[in-house]
Amino acid sequence: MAVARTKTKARASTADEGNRRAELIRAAGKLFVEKGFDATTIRDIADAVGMRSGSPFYHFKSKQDMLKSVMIEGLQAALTAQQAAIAGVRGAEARFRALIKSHLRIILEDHTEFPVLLYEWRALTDDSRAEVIAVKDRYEAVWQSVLKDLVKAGLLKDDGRVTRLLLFGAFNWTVQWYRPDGEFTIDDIAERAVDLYLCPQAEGRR
Amino acid sequence: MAVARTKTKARASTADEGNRRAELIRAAGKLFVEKGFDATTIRDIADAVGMRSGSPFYHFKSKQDMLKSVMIEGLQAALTAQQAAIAGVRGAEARFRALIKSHLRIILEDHTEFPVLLYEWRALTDDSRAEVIAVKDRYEAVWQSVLKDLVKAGLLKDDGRVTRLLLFGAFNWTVQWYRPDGEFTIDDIAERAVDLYLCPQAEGRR
DNA sequence: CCTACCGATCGGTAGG
DNA sequence: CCTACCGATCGGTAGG
Repeated sequence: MAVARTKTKARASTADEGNRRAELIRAAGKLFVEKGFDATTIRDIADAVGMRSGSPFYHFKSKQDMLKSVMIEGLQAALTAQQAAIAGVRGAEARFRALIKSHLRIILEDHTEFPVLLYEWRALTDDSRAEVIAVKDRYEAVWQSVLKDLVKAGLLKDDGRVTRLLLFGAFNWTVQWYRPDGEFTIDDIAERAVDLYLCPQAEGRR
Repeated sequence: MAVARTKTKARASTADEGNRRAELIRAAGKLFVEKGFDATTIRDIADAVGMRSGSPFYHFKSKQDMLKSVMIEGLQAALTAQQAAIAGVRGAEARFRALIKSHLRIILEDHTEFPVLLYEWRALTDDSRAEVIAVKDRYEAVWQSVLKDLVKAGLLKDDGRVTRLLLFGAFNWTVQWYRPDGEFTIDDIAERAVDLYLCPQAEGRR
């Protein structure tokens, strides 16, 4: 009674169902980023898309299932953006810069579901985690090849696992401090990072 | 009935109360790190120190109050370790290395409350946050002075806010991937980091 | 610090 | 996708 709803003829086509599912993922992603997975209730998510509290379970079998879907959605968007960002870009340093900007935009600007991956890794059950890792590996493989090229070009000393994780860490941590209305743009940060990490005489040392 | 308790004479001295409080902080910190703040219940914490579920509220006025206390405790331990780590160490690079190792140990090894600060920043209310920031600033000030010296020595290009945050990010993110039984020691990571960040001919560029 | 408890809320389900 | 609801659990409190 208290809720106004459009009472159109129920034509539950597959396309409609897909749309509602996508809406739920988007709403859940936004809430997971803002409040965290545990602090977000199914009721919050249902409210955000104008459903009743029991209805999301028609689309997802559990809250955990929503989390997994949100993360995979975010990763797929990131993969698409990543491909677009480096398409046609030549040279290790240029590709590095392009990857950084794309990554930061995905994390900080695009209101995608990607940050959920960074925040809520712990909330994933082992089963869900395995599924997510499969997609994540594809995203990281592109970085690895660029880092390898940087070493070959003498701009980076090392592209081993630790170095890679330190690099990702610096970028991923930006979620914690970046503010859209702050004094630095995403491009500022990217340039600072390129400057911080690339060292022209890398081979000359030690 | 189901719980065995020592029924000694109740001598609630201030020292005892302080001990119980400290025990609660330690137990809460451990649980917050393992399961997250939201997923940890007062009952979990009470269980861990052998109390009943209502009793922690004798020592803390709310769960939020516990969170704040845990973070401040962690920061104070970090400050002490930091002072010890750089005491008597001369030279910008050596001090940098010492700070990194101390920081990583505090985060990864010492089972302190510090990581709660990294994980649960969002869970802090604004009031609590202000109190925590005051202590955090003291910890970061030491880093700032060392970074400034590195720039002066020509080993780092820049020590501005963004560079600083990228640096911290890389270290703080290690909580997400470091495993004590993994292939890298904390010292390995520290050495990789020094290598990654310091660039001898810093002034020669641009 | 325990006992006993409250009001609120949560994830999820049955049945339509 | 809604209605109506359940069992469980949670943070917190009164009174001792």
